[in-house]
Amino acid sequence: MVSKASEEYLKTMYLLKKQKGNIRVTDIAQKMNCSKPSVNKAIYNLKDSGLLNYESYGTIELTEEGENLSKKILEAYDIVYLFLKEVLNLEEEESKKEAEKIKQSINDNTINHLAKYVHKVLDLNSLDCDYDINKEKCRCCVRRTANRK
Amino acid sequence: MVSKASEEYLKTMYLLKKQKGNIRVTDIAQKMNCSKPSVNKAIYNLKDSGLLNYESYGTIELTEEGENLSKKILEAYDIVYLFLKEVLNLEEEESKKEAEKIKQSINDNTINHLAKYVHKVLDLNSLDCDYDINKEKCRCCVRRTANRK
DNA sequence: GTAAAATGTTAGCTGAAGTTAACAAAAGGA
DNA sequence: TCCTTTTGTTAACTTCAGCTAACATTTTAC
Repeated sequence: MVSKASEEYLKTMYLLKKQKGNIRVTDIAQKMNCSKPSVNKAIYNLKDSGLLNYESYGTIELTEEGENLSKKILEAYDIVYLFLKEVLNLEEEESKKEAEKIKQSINDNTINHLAKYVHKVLDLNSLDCDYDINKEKCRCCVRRTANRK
Repeated sequence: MVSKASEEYLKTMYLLKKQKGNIRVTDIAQKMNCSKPSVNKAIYNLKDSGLLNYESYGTIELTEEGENLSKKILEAYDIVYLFLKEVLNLEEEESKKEAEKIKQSINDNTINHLAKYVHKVLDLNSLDCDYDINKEKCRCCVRRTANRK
């Protein structure tokens, strides 16, 4: 089991891979507003958990398990973000910051309930949306989150 | 500024005072599932922050500031709990556990938005409910939370 | 009133997550 | 090539929040 702090690093790495094609210590540190030694430590934690492959001075590559967890973390974030922004009508920036924090303290079951609720309220899908954070994304989620920056 | 961990201790103390009339180290430890030395440390943290008065082996008494903060923390908890239980339809026990965690990662503005939303959805009050976590409770909140166990 | 039980405190340790300072390795430019 | 810059690593320290073991104090029961 990996800590919430580690999950944040993992999520950042996944996004960097998507956005820049590679994952660098410096970029992670800059995105996460932390020091490079902190990133280094996090890398070895994640490596120990089998979520990425790494050798000193080498390239960071997420394992399949690491990718899957990343996606799950991002989906949780997206759901909370959607709720804050579209349902509670918080500002975009505040929604992002709060979603980050809230997502870290919420379990899968709660996320699933929230997801279904958000879907229902925003009329993204029918009442019996099959959203489950551990399974494939349902179509409306894919649509919603596909254009994340 | 007091940490989220300290806020939990404070909340527990406030409830113990209400429920048992006094606040004992052992009771706090038992309620919070932690050791007595941890409680002891927390007490001195809260004392340093001016939220309670205490001398070794004496009685724990919240200051006015401590009481006010406790109330605010409890209101935040109640709102999140209500949302999880009544809006998302989580089980009571799970709602409690999750509310505990979520409340700790959410700021005042988000709580206010959530409170207004919960009020609206549950039809507790009109759309223009004046809920503000920093001000006096509005009547529907008082009603809702008065019978907390 | 004193012995036993309950309660509270202290000291010293652990682990997580961060930091800075100094160093090592890799990459780029002339 | 080799020198400089950028990037990554290591060591050693900090803070927070917890823990156990041992001890001190207070309360209770007889």
